[in-house]
Amino acid sequence: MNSKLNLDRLDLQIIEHMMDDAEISYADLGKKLFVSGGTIHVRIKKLQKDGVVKGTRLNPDLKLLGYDVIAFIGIYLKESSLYDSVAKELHKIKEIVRLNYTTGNYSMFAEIVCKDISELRVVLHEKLQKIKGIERTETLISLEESFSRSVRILE
Amino acid sequence: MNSKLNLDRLDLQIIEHMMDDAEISYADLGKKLFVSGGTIHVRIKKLQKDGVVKGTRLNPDLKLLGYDVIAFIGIYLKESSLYDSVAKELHKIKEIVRLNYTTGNYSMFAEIVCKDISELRVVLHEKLQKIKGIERTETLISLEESFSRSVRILE
DNA sequence: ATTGAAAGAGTCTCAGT
DNA sequence: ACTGAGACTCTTTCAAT
Repeated sequence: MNSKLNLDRLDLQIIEHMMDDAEISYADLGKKLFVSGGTIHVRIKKLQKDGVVKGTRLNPDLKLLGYDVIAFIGIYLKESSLYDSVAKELHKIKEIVRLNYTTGNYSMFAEIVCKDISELRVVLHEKLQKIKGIERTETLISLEESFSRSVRILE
Repeated sequence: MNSKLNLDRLDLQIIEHMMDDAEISYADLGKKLFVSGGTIHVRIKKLQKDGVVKGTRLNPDLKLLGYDVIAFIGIYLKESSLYDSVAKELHKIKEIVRLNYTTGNYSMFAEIVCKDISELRVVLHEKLQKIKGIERTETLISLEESFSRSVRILE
C-alpha cells in the first residue's frame, strides 16, 4: 500500500510537520526542509489527490470550552450479531465521539466527552442503558491526560 | 470558565465548523454564518489569543501511511505511586500516542498505533513488559473504527 | 521533479459606522 | 462590534531546467 503510493522522505517530513502545525506557509516549510515553496505545494497537492492528506482540523481546547470530562466505556453485548444496530444507536448519542469494535475484554469500546460528571451520568444511565443489546458497561473516567500526540512516521 | 471567556453563538459556530474543516477561507465562512470575512478574522484572532483555539492540524489517512493497527492497553500498576515514573517510560515508546490516568478497572489507559500486528507484539512484549512498576496489561485490538468525530458544541 | 516569477486569492489592518 | 477597502502575504499556475 505504502509502496503503491511511493512516498519519499520529503512527503513524510511534510506530513509529520503539518500533523502538529498545519498553519505554516509553504515558503517557511520549504525553508525548514531545504526545498522551494513550490515543491511543498506540488507535494501537498499530490498527497491530497492520493487521499493521504484528508484536510486540516482546528484544535480546540475542550476544557476551556467547558468540556471537563473524558471517559472510556467498555461495552459487553448480549450477542455479537447486535454490533451494527447497537453502533447505530450509539452514534445518535452526541457525547460519544469515537467507537471501536475490539478484541479482548469488551465487544465495543467508546470514548465520551461531557461537560461534567452529571452529564456523564445522564449518558450512562439514561441513554446507554436503554439500548437493546447492551448487556453491561464498564466506565473508565480519565482523571488526567498524561499526553496525546500524533504517531511518528519518520525513521 | 466559559462565562469568563464569554463565547457567543458565532464563536461556537466558527469553532464547530473549523473542527471539521480548517481550510475554509474567512470570506466563505462569513457567507455561511451571515457576517463579513473581517468579523470571522477578528473572532478567530480573539479565540487564538484566549487559547480556545490551539492551531490547526493535518488529518492524515493512517491506513494509507501503513499504520493498520490501533489498540488500547489497560495497565495495572504494582503501586499507584508509580504513576509518574511509568508515564515517563511510556512516553518514550513512540507507538503510544495517548495516555490517561483513569478510575475503574485499570490504573492507566493507553492508545497505541502500529504498522502491523508484529510491531504491536514487539511493543507489548519487548517494551511494555520491561517497564518496572507495571503489574500486567490487557490489550484491546481495534478490529474496526465504527466512527470518530468531534464533540458537538452547539445547541 | 524542482524552481522562480507572475497572477490570483486570501489574510490582516484600519478608518468609518 | 461589524464592515469594506487597501496593503500585504500566501497560494497557484506555468515556463524553464
